[in-house]
Amino acid sequence: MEPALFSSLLPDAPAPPAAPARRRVSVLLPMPFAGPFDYAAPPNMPLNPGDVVVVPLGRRRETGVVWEPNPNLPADFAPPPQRTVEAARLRPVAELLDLPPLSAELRHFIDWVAAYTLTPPGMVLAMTLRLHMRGVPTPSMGWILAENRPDTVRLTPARQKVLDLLQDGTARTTTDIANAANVGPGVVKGLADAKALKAIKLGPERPFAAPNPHHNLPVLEGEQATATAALRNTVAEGQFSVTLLEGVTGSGKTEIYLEAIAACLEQGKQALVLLPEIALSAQWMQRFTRRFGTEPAIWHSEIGQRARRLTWHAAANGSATVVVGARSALFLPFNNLGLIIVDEEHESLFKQEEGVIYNARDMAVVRARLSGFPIALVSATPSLETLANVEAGRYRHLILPSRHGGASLPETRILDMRDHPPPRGLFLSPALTEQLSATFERQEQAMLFLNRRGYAPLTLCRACGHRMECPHCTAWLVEHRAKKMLSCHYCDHTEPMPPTCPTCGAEESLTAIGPGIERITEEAKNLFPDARILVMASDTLGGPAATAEAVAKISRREVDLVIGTQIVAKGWHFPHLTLVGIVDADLGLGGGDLRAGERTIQLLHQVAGRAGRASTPGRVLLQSYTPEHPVMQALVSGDFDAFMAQEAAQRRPGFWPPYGRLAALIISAEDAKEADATAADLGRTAPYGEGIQVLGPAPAPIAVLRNRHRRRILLRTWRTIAVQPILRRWLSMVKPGKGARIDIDIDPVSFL
DNA sequence: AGCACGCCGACT
DNA sequence: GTCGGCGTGCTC
Repeated sequence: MEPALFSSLLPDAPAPPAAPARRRVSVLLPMPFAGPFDYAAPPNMPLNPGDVVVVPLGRRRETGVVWEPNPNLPADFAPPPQRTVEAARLRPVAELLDLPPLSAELRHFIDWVAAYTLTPPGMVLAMTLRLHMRGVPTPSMGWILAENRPDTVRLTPARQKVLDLLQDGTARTTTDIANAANVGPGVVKGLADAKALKAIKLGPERPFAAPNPHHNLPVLEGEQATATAALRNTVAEGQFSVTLLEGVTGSGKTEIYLEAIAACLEQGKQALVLLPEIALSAQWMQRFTRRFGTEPAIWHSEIGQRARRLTWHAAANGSATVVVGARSALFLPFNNLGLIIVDEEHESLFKQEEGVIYNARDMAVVRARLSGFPIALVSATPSLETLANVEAGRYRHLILPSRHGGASLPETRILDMRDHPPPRGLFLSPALTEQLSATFERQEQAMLFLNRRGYAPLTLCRACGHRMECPHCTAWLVEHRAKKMLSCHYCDHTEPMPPTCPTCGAEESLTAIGPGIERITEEAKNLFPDARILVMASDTLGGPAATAEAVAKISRREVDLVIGTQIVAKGWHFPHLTLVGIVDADLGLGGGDLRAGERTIQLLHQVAGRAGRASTPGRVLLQSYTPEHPVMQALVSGDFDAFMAQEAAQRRPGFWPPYGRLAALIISAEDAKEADATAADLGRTAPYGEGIQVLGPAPAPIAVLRNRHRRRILLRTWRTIAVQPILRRWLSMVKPGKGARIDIDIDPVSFL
């Protein structure tokens, strides 16, 4: 029966009570909508901005956050307002969750990042919410002694230990009991199954141990002491400011910013340290723990579900006073943040290239500005962006010109490969191998650096010229000889190494062209059969724990020669390493990328900095076919200022960043025609005007990636012009073709 | 992001 | 004749 008909047939149906005026609240959902949705606040539910709520959406229930318009966003910068839904269509908020509300500062930050990156605000909110708090946090379960133990429980020595331990009445988790009583977890489980233990919900999560700013005060002298005092003062001011802490590798930058953290802790505030990769945590954590007596909270993409939720809540309730993490830690809901440190600020790893495309270093500065606290950017080779901000007087500058502890900077020399060619088919110059053997004879360690994983970047058929290419990307397949595989380094495609040429069928004709570190390792093994060689590459190390172990082995001098990709460039301290050989210093300078020179010098300087960190002086040899290149010359002279000044002089006239603004539009579609059509539409409707320039459309350097054809357009403007309103207007005029997508990359770092 | 509705091929 | 492919569109 029709319900409407049914009710109309009811005699004298009581009139529904007059609906109370429904209070309207906006709720931002972690989804790609243009803005928040409006809901009706139930009369008995007090709702304030920042509250985490559950709302109905279609036939689902979703978690969102009560939002409000942000008065701080300039009108043309903010996304256009949504049309309001009439009151009758509003559905009520279902539930107010018992979670700490998101602060106004964090909400404004989320709005700002969304507006700046042209991302739906819900997607930025998702970085704060999603995964970290699916549902309400579940209290962990612990065990206490059962009030009366069944007589049937057999007692063994191990079981007795557990019962003795729990005599004090404290509830503990299975793992804690097993560890404390020195028994296996099975013993605990056995007792529980036998009903000798009673399950009980543990109270609030164990708080994070508080790092103690007075635990182990460092002895700092000279430049270090001066810089420390300055940075401490900045933190004491407690206002927004940006400080660039610049110091050569080994100058003790970490010790100095740990003091800034101490100053922040003394004020009772939280500190956040952003690192490009948590992989360097093993050594970094030791330094932190030595200084503060306990470990900080850690945040990165690979921490487990439980640790993630724990840390999220600890940041929100203030019990985690120091958090160290990768870029996504920037979106944690701190309730009392007072300092951000961005270590290795020049690193391109701070740029998130998928989903919400943002630069964590730049957004960290924004978060500090919106909340009004200091931030320090730390680097041995600061980015040109940061240096330009120093020059313009926007950032303060602290410089540490020398290494501490008596260590001197390594001597850097270029090996002109035209004068010192390697033997045919090999890649190490005799001049370098001589130095390697001399180093081994002195019982010192050496490192070879080549930023290329695998055995060879190209496999070619000598008979027909066929190149082994990725079926899904415009890219060569890289041979990984140990695995007998060819793999694409741009997508996850791998295939077995074919026995014969797939085109002409010739046997034994496939030839490896060019070196990867596997091939360098092979060459080194032939040259130095007795040397203990360790290979360090992201794909061979497999995880932070293994990386830490590899580093420890080097420190214990169980390794003579380290061969690695860029993972070895991280801030490791290898006191016995005295020789660094850069196998191909020119790699990375090709391609005509805007920042190729800057990136190369930063990377190579970082690698070079691994040498001679203790009292023995270090030496660096650069194998290069272009010794006259400014990057090589600057690495030899150590005069980065001059190099960066020259770099700045080249970018300034064309208003390239940091003297102008850049946004990239990446058009992609499985069908090349649709990609072209959408790119052409964008080209036709391109903005124009003084200080605005559009370059392209052009095929992307990797024209096909994961089966999607890609075209690129660059928008370049004067610094005084905001690109967001221009892009919003532009995109509103173009409808992407069937299956086509337009991705916006504000301040692009990669041009692939 | 989900999840439905909706219009065209291979099966009980 | 149905089950199911994923293309378009909506969710306050």
